[in-house]
Amino acid sequence: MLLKVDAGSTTPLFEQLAASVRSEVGRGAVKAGERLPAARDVAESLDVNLHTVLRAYQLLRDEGLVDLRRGRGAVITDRAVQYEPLSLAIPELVAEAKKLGLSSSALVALVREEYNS
Amino acid sequence: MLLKVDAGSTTPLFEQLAASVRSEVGRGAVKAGERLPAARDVAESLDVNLHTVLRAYQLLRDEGLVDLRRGRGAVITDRAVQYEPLSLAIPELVAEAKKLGLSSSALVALVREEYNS
DNA sequence: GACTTGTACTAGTGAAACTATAACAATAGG
DNA sequence: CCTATTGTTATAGTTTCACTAGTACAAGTC
Repeated sequence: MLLKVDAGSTTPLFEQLAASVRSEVGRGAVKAGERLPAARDVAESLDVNLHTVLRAYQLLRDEGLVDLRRGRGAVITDRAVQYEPLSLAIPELVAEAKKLGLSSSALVALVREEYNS
Repeated sequence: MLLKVDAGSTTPLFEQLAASVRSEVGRGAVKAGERLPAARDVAESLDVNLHTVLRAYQLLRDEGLVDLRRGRGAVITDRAVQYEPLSLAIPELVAEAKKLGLSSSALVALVREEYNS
């Protein structure tokens, strides 16, 4: 379970953390029923605030990807399997976008625009 | 040329504007050589500041999607054609993601994560 | 019962987006 | 040439939000 963060990036830390978890789930590196590391541990090892990590966890909970319970931590839900089909389509799209010279933010904006239309 | 903005959204207005333009280009609604509406006009009709619109235009210029010249405005470059292949792949991906119940931000985060990995 | 872990609250800091004005410079078009 | 158009630049103020910090609390685990 490798959670990482780029302090230089413009995208918020809590979103980076959430994205990192989703990515691990999408890769199949973490499966339903497994636990994420405790928020306090992540906070310490990445040198970010506890609240920042919890915010990421809560975001994932709102998406239904994890269950949060005190004393037990963040547990991946069954819904994790849903991410697998995308782990094929997304790399293809990204590869094509890169070939065309599109920046990350441009591609992301196109996707978001399509989603909201 | 329909530019729109959602004041309630968390994504910056200038990015929404840029995304809106990219989307129009991707759809083929605007072609190379055509002009975008003047920044002042967009600012007034959408009730946002001139600088906010210009920031969006400058972002698109940095991506190579438009040329900016005083007195003439923002003109779509030849590069616009590059966006067309994506206008096929993106709707597919978004449709699949919606079917799986993924939120916009979750999908976007997965794409961004893949891009940076 | 002790420990772990998420929840909640309050408060402060810094960065970034957005707005508001105004003056300026290149281009287009009559 | 002259004028209107349109992007460029500068300055400054406001607001929002991410992030940090510290503390206390509650529901689980073992």
